[in-house]
Amino acid sequence: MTVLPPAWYARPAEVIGPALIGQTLARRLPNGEIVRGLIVETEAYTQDDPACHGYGGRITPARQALFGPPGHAYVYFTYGMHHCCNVVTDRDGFASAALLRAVALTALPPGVVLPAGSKPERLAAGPGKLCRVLGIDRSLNGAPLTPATGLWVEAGPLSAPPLAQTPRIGITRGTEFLWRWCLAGHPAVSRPARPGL
DNA sequence: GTCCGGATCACT
DNA sequence: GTGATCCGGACA
Repeated sequence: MTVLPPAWYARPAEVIGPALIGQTLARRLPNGEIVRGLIVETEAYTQDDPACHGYGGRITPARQALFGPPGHAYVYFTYGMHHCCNVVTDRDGFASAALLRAVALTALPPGVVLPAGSKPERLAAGPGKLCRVLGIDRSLNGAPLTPATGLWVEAGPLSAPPLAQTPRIGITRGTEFLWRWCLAGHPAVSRPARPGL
């Protein structure tokens, strides 16, 4: 299993976004168990993009990691109850990241009880759900993506998987950029791509 | 200090 | 469409 190194992330977010599809997100839980999920949905955000927290270089303490060097996590809290986890991309000093929107868990995490009627492959279908089930919160903000921090990305198992490309979810500006990528047809995608979108 | 909006989700 | 729920940023 190859851990993607920091240099792998040193490319524009709109390159890393699709490149992450088919790779594996790995997380070591507090009890030591390692949970893995196939990355099936991402979005890209950059400093030149009005939907980005770092648009126009608006750096604040909470957004520091977004402007930092590639290969680190940028985790923020929103809507009073959800965390969202990004992978910082490109170069130091430039706000750029890929939002991890959905993974397909390869196994049910220990201790997680499947709610009646819910499907295991959709436990992490959505950025908030992904963070909840993997135990990702702001304590990981700015952390390097290595096994030492408990959050990292491994290469594969898919290479050049079939992609669907759509506008991003939940934004009001920058909607013209098709910067959301999904593993085409995968059940863990949070919102299926519609034809013509 | 107050005020407000938000890269969500589950439910109706 | 709506509510839950709270942090960060803007302004004073």
